[in-house]
Amino acid sequence: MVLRFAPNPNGPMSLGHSRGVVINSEFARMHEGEVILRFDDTDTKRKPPSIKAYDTIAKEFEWITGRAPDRIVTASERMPLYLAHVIEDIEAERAYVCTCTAAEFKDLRDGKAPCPCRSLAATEHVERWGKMNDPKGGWQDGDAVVRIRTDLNLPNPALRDWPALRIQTTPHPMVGDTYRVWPLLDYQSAIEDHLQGVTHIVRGKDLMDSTRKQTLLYEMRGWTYPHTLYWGRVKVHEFGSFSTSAMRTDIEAGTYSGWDDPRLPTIAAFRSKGYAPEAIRSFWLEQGLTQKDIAVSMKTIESHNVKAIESSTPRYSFVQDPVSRRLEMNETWPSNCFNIPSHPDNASMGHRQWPAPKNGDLILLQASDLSANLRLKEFADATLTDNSATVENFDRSDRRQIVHWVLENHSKNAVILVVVDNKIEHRTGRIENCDIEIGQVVQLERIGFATLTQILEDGTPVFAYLHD
RNA sequence: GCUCGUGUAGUGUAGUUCGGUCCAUCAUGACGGACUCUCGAUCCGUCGACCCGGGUUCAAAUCCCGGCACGAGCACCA
Repeated sequence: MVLRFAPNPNGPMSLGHSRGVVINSEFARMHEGEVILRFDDTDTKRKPPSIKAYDTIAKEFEWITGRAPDRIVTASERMPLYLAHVIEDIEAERAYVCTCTAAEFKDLRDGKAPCPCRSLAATEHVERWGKMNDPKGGWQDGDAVVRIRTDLNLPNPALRDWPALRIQTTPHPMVGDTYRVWPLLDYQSAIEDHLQGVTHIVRGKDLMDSTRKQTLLYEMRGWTYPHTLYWGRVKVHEFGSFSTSAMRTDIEAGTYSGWDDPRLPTIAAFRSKGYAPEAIRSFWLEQGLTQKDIAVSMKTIESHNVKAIESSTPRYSFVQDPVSRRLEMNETWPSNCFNIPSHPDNASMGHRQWPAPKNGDLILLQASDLSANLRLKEFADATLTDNSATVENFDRSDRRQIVHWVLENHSKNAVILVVVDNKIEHRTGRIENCDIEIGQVVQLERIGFATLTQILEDGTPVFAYLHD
């Protein structure tokens, strides 16, 4: 069993791409087959490949699946093979060179009528093929195209004499102007799938007609087309377009800070916010292979992520909009140190160690939590006044609300970036002293999961809010 | 318009091939409760669906016919 995932390397992956990665790689894994990562980089003009994207996509593939693809194929490196097949197809009269304009051809095609080029001799088309490839031949972009000869009475007009290659004089970032005529997806993919021995294709249903076009070519060549399955369109309520080129435009305009801007539906953004690859995988596997068009909520993806990260994420106390109170203690804490578990249910994660709170210490509480009677989490029941917090007893004596808090002398300023209505809000507060590495996911008690994304010059940690 | 495809609870999903074991699965969500030194996690409960109309049949989510709705393709993009 051989499958492939074939993105256009015109930018890094979006959440949409990850469906193809997950479905194809899991299919291969379940059947002990292979999965190919193939770069379909044959459009130099409308979707110019980004040199960085080849490497980025390969790394993202590995991050999502947890392993490298079995093979990596790049279309632009395989051009000689495709071009060799074209000449065969022209000589065998499976293909011909058409010089009609797109509009002229469409009119003829819609009327099931052949275009004037179609009836020319194969030798004439071979000559035309040479002219297409010749920079001095006089033909420019759009002047000629290679078409696959089909039955013009096919009910689906999209399939009739479909275009297979066109002239593109825009240089390719990987191979420059080595080639003048480039295959379109339907041709390149058809030939490459056969060369790679692909047995199963799983892709979006927008490519259904592509399957039908390619099948026509396979039939003429006596090849067997891979088994093909489709998935439907996906929308995530919280996101707009998944279009790579649209995101690129917005990033270049400064609307977003980069491909990993937390507001974008890119894998880079999901990864930097703290999503686990297991969550991306289980989310897509849950969607399965239905052709239905679906609209899902981020809540669904978040619930997968909670399951993936909850048990291994350490807890910390972060007080937003802090107000201070002076501790008044009649009794001293019975130990020299003050330990709080890093995880409520997982003792093996150890504990955070704070200095033992003592009479006169300043503590910080979240303004919105203030109330006459509170339970300071893990510490004591307390009675609050405008400037003090009097400890009543260390053991929990009633059901008053439990709040998180920090010691003023064992905490530092911190910032959480939260996306609200597609804007990034900076929420400031104090986090308990801790030693967290950039990229680490934590759970801020009573707030939610967040990932440390940077540390400012003055030492202030900056977190990206993940979800609750 | 032409071609192709899809319609199961708020959102996803199983079941549709080979009609009965489906008064329809699971997850998520909402609501209520238990437990917990987090508004997290865990546990319990409740809510809620077979697009519509005919037909075949003892029996239809499942088969047939006809509608309707939604989506995709009809690019010298992928």
